[in-house]
Amino acid sequence: MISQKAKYALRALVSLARAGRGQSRMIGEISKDQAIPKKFLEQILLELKRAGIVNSRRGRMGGYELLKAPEEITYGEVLRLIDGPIAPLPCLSKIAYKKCVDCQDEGSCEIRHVFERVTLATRAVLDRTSLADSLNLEDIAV
Amino acid sequence: MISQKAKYALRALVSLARAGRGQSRMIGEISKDQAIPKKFLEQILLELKRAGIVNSRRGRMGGYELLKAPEEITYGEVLRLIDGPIAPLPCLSKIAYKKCVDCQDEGSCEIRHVFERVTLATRAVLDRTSLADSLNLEDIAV
DNA sequence: AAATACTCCATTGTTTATATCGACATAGCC
DNA sequence: GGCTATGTCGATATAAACAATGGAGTATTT
Repeated sequence: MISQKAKYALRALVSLARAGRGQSRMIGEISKDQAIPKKFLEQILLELKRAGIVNSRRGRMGGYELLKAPEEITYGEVLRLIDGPIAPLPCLSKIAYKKCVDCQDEGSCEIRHVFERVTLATRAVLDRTSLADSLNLEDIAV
Repeated sequence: MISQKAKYALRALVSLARAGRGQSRMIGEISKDQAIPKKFLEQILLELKRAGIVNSRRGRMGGYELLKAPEEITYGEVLRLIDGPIAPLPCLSKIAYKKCVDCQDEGSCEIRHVFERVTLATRAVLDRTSLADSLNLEDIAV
């Protein structure tokens, strides 16, 4: 299961993408229409800012905007930032590889072998799907 | 990430499958050669027993054995039992479906749409891979 | 009956998830 | 310049999940 936090992050980003290029939205607005606890959303948007995904302006008429094009922001990128590795085993992670303490030989680990296939399949979706793909659904509907 | 407990469960089952049809192994043996804390393994094997995956005999010469053929025990089944739903969102789970509290319409939820593809890909691997598949790797090597 | 091995229930310590609070910094507006 | 709206930052709180551990009890074999 992905965390509630990751869900919030993705929903907030989709709502920013929907606002359009160069348009900004305030935390309060997003919090309200996406039903996300405001203080929690603050933290999330700050993390996204530190990661260079969004930018912010303070004070009156402040708010957040996407710093990259929706095509450039993948679900995988956001998920790794918020929830950590996508791989189900540390020994399969790209961003946080760690040898399993009790595993002798990775090459012959049956479990690793099965979950490697899971990981590849998952990455194939998440690293190739961007916010833009989520918007296009609507464009078609219009 | 899958839990340590699930990893232990899978490793224990692979070790039972490797023992061969009708052969049983003691908790102590498995615990030792798979480096699994013994008391923790007890709990895990009990759960697998209650789920009808293994059977046990008490007393001297006791131990655990597979109750089903290795071909019949899938990674997905074990993982669902130990870690719960495979789907990354409650609204995509087969075994524990739950509407996302803050989601109005599942049909138009962009996030659900993306993760539905992840779920299908994941299930395609886990529900079609069994303990037997893990054994065959060795047979080939021999 | 003694030894061995599984069973069952309770408890513990650590970490993670999900927020929430309060003080502060910055920007625009009168 | 001061008021107000907005983002920033650090700390704290609470609950749940994770990863075991402990100990008494039951069944089986020798």
